[in-house]
Parts: sequence; structure tokens; C-alpha cells
Amino acid sequence: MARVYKTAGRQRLLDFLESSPDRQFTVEELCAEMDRQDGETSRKSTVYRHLSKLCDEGLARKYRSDTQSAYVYQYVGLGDCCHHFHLKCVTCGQLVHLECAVSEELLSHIADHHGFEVDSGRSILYGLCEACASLEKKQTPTHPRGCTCGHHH
Amino acid sequence: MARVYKTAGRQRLLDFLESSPDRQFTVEELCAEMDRQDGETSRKSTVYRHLSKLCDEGLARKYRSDTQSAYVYQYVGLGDCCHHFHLKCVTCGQLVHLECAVSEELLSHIADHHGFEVDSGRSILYGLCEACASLEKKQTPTHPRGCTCGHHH
DNA sequence: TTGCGTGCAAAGGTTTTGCATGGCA
DNA sequence: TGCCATGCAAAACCTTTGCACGCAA
Repeated sequence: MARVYKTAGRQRLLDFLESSPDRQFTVEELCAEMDRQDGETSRKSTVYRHLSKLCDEGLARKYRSDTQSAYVYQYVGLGDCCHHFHLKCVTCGQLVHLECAVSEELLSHIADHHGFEVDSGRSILYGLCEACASLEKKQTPTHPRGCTCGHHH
Repeated sequence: MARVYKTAGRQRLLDFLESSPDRQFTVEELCAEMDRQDGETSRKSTVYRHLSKLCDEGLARKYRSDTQSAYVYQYVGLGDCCHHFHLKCVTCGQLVHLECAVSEELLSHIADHHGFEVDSGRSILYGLCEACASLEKKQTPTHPRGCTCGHHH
């Protein structure tokens, strides 16, 4: 891997990502934030290049969003985000780290009985957080959001 | 929903998707397949429009791929793909429907203890199928593929 | 006859890349 | 001094949309 210089732009980006480790950001959002912090803007291409490096270094991760058309990036630091699921609310965007023994059980079960090694850090479980779920229920009591299966349940 | 006409193009696409219910295809791949089947090509914009309708009708689903930059589409027919996880091998692309009591348990647990309603049909678990996992192990015995967490395990 | 299907081209949005210049080590 | 970082513009890529015409019902 090429050497990484410690420039102001990189540091500001890293600091910001680090300050919100449980959120995911688009490049658009990150540029806006950089602009907001100080007149010192960072151009998109530069931010893309920073993020690409940060992912290579293992400090950030790049994900596809279910709802947004752009990539989203999240700080993972040197902590271990590779070995637990993430829950992402499709309505408000909140991201939860699910460090939970029951999901470990599922992983073992899948490995043993279905012959599949799930990379939990790469897998995001989409759904509704408590707050958004209760809002949904008030608005559409008959059928859960986003379900197109035609079945009644 | 608008009425749907039964045209040759739509039927060919639907037949093909239906013949591989456990695979996901990009629009690129579907166009190539349509071209291959007979001189009758289908243009991308048309395929996009078909797929959009099929998703509305509940016959297909549109997903974001973790690895590919484009959307992928999968036939789900009238079966119920909304209520189980899918396992996707990041190497060979195979997609497995995980109808499994243990994952139901995890869903209940997450709902009860983490206050989160996971939409399992919308969530894909990425990892390695048995065949690809054993290949991986031969090639890189020290560190699992794609894990950038820096931890040893 | 009505309105959806289809192809083409253009537009829109996101990400990558080439090049020249500036800055870190 | 040697790379890497940065900004700008252009290219590349994927998806959607407008329009005109064809075809199903």
C-alpha cells in the first residue's frame, strides 16, 4: 500500500467520520460537512480518494444503501466491526451495531447446517427501529411497509 | 396499477428470470441473455421498464449488490421471499433461500430485546458458500477474504 | 380505438480518472 | 527531491425519462 500523508483535508474527514461511528454518510454529505466546518472545502474527487484509502486501511467501510442511490461510508476505526451484524432502519437511517450472542448462534448454525460462512460485518439487516415501527403502524395498519409478496400476514 | 400487456419481450424476460430463481442478474446480463437467445434483442431501457413493472407486481425483486455497482434483479414469483433471509456467496454469486427456524428465533430476539423489526426479505447475508470457502482456505490460509479489521482470527 | 410496449436519444446522478499543480516528508 | 494530495475537468458508468411509433387488447 502506498504511503499516506497526513494532510489537513484527510484529518478533518477522518475526525468527522470518527465522531459519528454509528452513522453512514454519502460523499455528498461529507463534502457538505467539510464545507460547513470551515471555508476550506474539500472537492468530491478528493473525498472519494480519501475514502478509498481509508477503506484500504481498514478505518472505514463502504456500503451500498438500500434506500439511497449513492454509496455510503462509515468509520469503523480499529475496532472490530467485522464480526457482528448491523441493523439499519430504512426510514430514519439509524445504524445499530448488534453485538449479540443470539446472532452468533445463527452464524454457527448456518455454517454447520447450511454450509455457508456468513461474513456478518458485510451483512446489513434492514428494517424498522422501534420509533419508526410505531409510526408505521399508525399510518398503515394493514400491511407492513415495503412488502410486495402479496401474502397476508 | 396500470394494465400489463403480454408481449414477447416481457415473456422472454420473465421466462428467463423464472428459470433461475436462485440467481440475481444485472440489467447488463439480462440484455446479453436476451440477445443470445435469439436475434431479437431487448434494449436496456425496455428491460429496465419490464423489471420495474415486475417488481411492482411482486414477481421480481430489486437489490443492491455489495460487490457490483449496478442493481441486481431476482425472480421471486408468487412465492414468499419476504420472510426469510437470503445467503449470497460473494465469490460465485449463488443465492440461497434460508428458510430456517433458527433465523426466525434471531428475528424474534432482535424484535424483543433490541427493539428492531428486521425485514428479512430485504436483508441479504453475504459470505462464502461451502465450495468457495474451501477454495479460499487453500489460497489464503491466514486471513479470511475481505476482512479488513486487522484482527487475527 | 385506447393505451401500453419499444427503441432511440438525451438527461440525470454518481463515481472514477487524467493532468497539472501544490504540499508533505 | 520524490511522492503523494488536490482541484478541475472530462470520462465512464448506471438508470431514468421524453418522444415517436408500434402493437396488444
